[in-house]
Amino acid sequence: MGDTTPRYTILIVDDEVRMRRVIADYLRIKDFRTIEASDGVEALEQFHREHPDLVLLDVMMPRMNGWEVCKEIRRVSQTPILMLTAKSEEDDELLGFELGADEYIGKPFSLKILSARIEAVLRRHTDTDDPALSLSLLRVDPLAREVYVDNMRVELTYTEFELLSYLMANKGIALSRDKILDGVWQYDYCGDARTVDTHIKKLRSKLGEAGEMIKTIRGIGYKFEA
Amino acid sequence: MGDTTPRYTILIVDDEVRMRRVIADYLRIKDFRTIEASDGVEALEQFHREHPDLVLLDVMMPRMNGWEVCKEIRRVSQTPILMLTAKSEEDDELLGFELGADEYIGKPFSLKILSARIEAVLRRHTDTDDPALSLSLLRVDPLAREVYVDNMRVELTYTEFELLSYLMANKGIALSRDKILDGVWQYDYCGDARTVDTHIKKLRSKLGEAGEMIKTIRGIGYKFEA
DNA sequence: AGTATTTGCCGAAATTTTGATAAAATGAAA
DNA sequence: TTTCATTTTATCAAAATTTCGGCAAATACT
Repeated sequence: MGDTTPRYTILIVDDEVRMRRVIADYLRIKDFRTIEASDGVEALEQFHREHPDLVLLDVMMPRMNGWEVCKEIRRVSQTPILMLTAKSEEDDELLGFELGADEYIGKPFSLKILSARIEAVLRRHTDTDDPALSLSLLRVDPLAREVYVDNMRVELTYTEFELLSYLMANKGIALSRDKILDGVWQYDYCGDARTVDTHIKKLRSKLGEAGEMIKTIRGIGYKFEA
Repeated sequence: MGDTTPRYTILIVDDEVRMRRVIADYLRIKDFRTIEASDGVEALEQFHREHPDLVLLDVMMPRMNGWEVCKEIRRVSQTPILMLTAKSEEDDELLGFELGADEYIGKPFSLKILSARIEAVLRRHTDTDDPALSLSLLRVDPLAREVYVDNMRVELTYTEFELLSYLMANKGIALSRDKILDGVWQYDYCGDARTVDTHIKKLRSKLGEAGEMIKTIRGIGYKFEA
C-alpha cells in the first residue's frame, strides 16, 4: 500500500508529539499524507500553505485553542474538520458543531474508529463539493491577507479583501446588498447599495476567471459559488 | 588544497564528539571552514555568532533537539540546513522539510555523499535565491541584540529592535497597528497608532534596502516578508 | 545635555463613494 | 414570438474621503 500516491492530505493538530506521531503513523498506513502542527497558530499556517483535505484538531492547545482554529478556518474554507477532545461532554460537542466542525471524537479513541470517521467525512464531502476547483483556482490567505488566482498573486484593497472573505465565508448563500453592507462595512453603515455593485465589479475584474464564482442573483444581490 | 581560503563556513551540530570530528576533518579537506556545537542551545549561539553558510544538524540531541533548532533558525534566517538522523523514517523526513530543512540524510552515511549533498545545497542556494537579497541581506541576532544589513552592523534603538523582532517573528502575517502596539509595547499601551508609523519609517530608513521587506498593508498595518 | 520616543500636522497618493449613463434581464402585451 | 416598458445591474468617471509617509516640535528618559 506504500507505493500508491496518497489520496488525501490530513493536517494533524495536537500539542503532543507522541499523539501526532501515533495518528500520523496509522494514517500513513491507510494511505493518507499527513502534515502536523503543534499549536493553533502553526495549524493555520500549515492550513494555508498546504490546503489539506481534512483537519484533525485537538481542542486543548497552547496559543490558540481548537475552537478558535476551527472558527478561523471556517471563515474561508469548507475543509472538513474533525475535532478531538479529552472531555466528552455534550456541550463541547455542541459548540464544535456550531463552529462548523464536521465530526467530533472524544479521547481516548481507537485508531480504527478515527480512520473510519475520516473516511466517512471525506466521502460525504467529495460527493458534494468539487475539490479541484475551489482549491487551486482561488486561494485566500487571511493571515497574510493575500489572494491567489491560479497561483498568481492578486492585489486587493482592504474593502475588496473583506468583501471576498465575506462572500466566501457564506459560500452558496444568496446575499442581499444590505446583508453584504452589514457584513463587510461595519455597524449599520448607511451607504448606497450601488457601492456594493462597484466593489463586486472591481473584485470580478481583479479575480479574472475566478471572478465568475461571484454570481449575480437578480432581484437579491450576489452569491459566491465554487 | 590547504592554502586556499575556505569557501564556506559550516556549522556541525552533534552531541557526539567523534562524529563531529570525523565530519569536520573530512569537510576541511574539502576546503570548508568548520565550527562545531554539541547541543541545540550551543548551536543557536554559534549560529548567531558566526553566521555559517550551512548548518549540519543532528536530530537527536540533549537540551534542544534538531527539529527545534531548525525551526528556531528558520525564524530569522534562510541559511541552508541539512538534517542528520539515525532513524531513516519517512515521517521524520517529512517533518524536517516542513520545518524548513533543505536536505535530509539518514545515518549511517558516507562522507563522500555528505559532502556531495552539501555542495548541491550550497549551489542550489546561491543559484536560485538572490544571495545578496534573502540570504545575507538582513540578519538579526536576538542574543546579542545586533542587526546586520549586508553584513554591515546597523544600530537600532530598543523599540526599533523590538519592533523588527516582532515583525520578523510574525513573518508573512499582516499585522494591525493595534496588534503591533500590543506585541511590542505590551500591556495595552494606549498610544496613538501613528507611533507605529514613525518607528516603521525609522526602521526602514536604518535598514536601507532591507527595509523593503517591511510591507505596508493599506487599511491594516504592516507585514514582514522575506 | 543628548537620545529616544511620542504626538500633531500636512500633502500626496490610494481608496471609496457617489452620481450619471449604458446595458441587460424580466415580464406583460401585441 | 416579438416588441416594448420597466426594473435591475454594469460600467465609468469624477468627487470625497481615508490612509500613509515625512517633517518637526514636544515630551520622556538617562
